[in-house]
Amino acid sequence: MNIYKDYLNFLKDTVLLLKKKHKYEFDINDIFSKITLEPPKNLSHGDMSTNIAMLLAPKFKKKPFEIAEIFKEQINTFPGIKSVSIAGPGFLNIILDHLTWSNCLHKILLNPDDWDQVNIGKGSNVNLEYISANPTGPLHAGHARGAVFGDALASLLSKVGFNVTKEYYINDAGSQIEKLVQSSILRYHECLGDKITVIPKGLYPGDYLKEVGNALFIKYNNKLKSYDKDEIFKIVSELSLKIMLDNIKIDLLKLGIKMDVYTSEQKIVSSDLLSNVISILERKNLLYKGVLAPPKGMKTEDWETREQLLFKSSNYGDDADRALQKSDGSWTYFATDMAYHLDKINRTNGNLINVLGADHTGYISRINAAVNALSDSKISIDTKVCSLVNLLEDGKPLKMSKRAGTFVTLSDIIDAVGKDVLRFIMLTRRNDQSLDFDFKKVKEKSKENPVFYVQYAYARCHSIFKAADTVKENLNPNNLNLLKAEEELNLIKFISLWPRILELAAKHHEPHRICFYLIELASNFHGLWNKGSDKPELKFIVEDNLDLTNARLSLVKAVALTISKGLNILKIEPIKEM
RNA sequence: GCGCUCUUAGCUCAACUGGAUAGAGCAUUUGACUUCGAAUCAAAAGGUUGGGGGUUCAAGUCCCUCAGAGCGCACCA
Repeated sequence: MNIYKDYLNFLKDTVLLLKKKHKYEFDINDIFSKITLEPPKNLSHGDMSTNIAMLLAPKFKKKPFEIAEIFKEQINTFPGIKSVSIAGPGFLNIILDHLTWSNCLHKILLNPDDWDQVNIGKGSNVNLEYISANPTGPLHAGHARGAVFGDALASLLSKVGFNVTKEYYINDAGSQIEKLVQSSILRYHECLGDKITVIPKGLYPGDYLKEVGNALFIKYNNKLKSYDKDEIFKIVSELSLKIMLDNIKIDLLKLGIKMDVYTSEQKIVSSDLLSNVISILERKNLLYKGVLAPPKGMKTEDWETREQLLFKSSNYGDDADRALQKSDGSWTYFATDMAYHLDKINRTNGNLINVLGADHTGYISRINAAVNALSDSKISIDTKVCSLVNLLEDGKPLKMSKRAGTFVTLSDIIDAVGKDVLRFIMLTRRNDQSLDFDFKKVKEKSKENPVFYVQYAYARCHSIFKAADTVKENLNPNNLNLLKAEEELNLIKFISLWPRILELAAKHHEPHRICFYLIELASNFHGLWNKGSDKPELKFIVEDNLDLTNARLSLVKAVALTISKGLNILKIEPIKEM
């Protein structure tokens, strides 16, 4: 149930009626897609505002103001209207009767689960790939943002009716795995008694590989040395990858994240997907052997011309064609990534979303080109880029260096601040803005810390219920029409926005909107709470007026309900007492 | 040199994806605890939305241009 939708439908009916009556010729669907009926930014303009008169002016060949007059008359016949006015260039501002709002609250509480059902997904499939950190070490702060963002988006899309597959791509092929193996073997030798003073350049220096060395030692003692080279590689790579990935999964679980599918790059490489990609591209005439031009501005002496198999990604908006084969004939990473995306297209039968770190922005256009080419542009891919996270301690940047051992892992952060706080803070910025994560502020119990602020509002709701125990009559929302103070109506109006927020956040793949909404809802509620100190008649509990108390408790209940719905999508536990 | 992403109040950020007088928090100034939890609230002040041009009923939002920041830039993954 969405009150804005209800009235929008009334408006649409009116447009149809007028069009028929005056025999106007225009594309009705075009108009329908552009009509807005929204709460105005400035609430003093009214409860709802529509641009209909401005839209129809060229179609009706009249001035916006004249059309507004016609609609004003019509809107006045809609149910629950208090007044309609015309403003500015032709906006129609609608004020609803307070009974409409209390009725709205009544419906929310009567059917809290139906209230925010916005089924824009209609069961269609979405594949959401996120994190996909290389399995060569523990997750760190930078991964946290993409992880939380992706997971919240997955949760949000499921909520609005998409069938979401949460996927992690394991980059377990290529040279970095060789580095991992060599680094692990080094740690194995360490267990055998070799002294390691310096980790050779290019290998992974982190202590976390000692675990792998140990595991090898326990399993093989000193016998591994006698195996032949290929065998050693196989044993060590399998074991180290397993341990790395298991640790990643443990960290994700700590963050409340459970992926649906882990896809291995090795499996993609050894499948026939790559040859499928080639034959699709061949059929579409998108392949050729050629030489890439050097990037403009690059010194020509550094440039080595070589003939390679290339994909005409520039046909699909990429700024250059891309190599699929290296000069020695082996496949490039991009080629296997195309195969992987073909795999996702085949499996999903729906749209794709990738969540990447900011350092991969240059990669987006070629992946878009790949997906378009492979799917005949039938599948859309949306790539969300998460910008950097600056770790701070009381405003000063936290120095991170793998060598100095001040490497902040995801697990460290969760231990320091808790998963709920981390999840919320990571969503208090748009994904494409860089984000400051200040350990001091985040642990603070004040308005500086938005998680606390929202949780405090929720706790206050419950403290009212507790205080009202003596009057509580099982919250029978019968006399909600007693809610007519401006402050109370404003709160109901703000709560009614929730389904809209959900829909907008889902449509634009922007889960941060939920955080901002919750913070504002908390603010509205704290405000009303404190009004009770100035005007005692506005207190939630009115000793000698059971009906009014009940009505107000219903309002508080709706606040708590909405906060918990929002936190729920972010997978954060609301706290009743703090 | 080229490309991508950005630039909004002193600071950190919003702005319903083109809508009306651009909104919050922090910091500053001033007020509110005998009270349903003051871990909160209210008020004041703070702006040529980096500069300039364009598109239209309407631009922080779209286009062009200049300046600045971050990231990336042929076989790495």
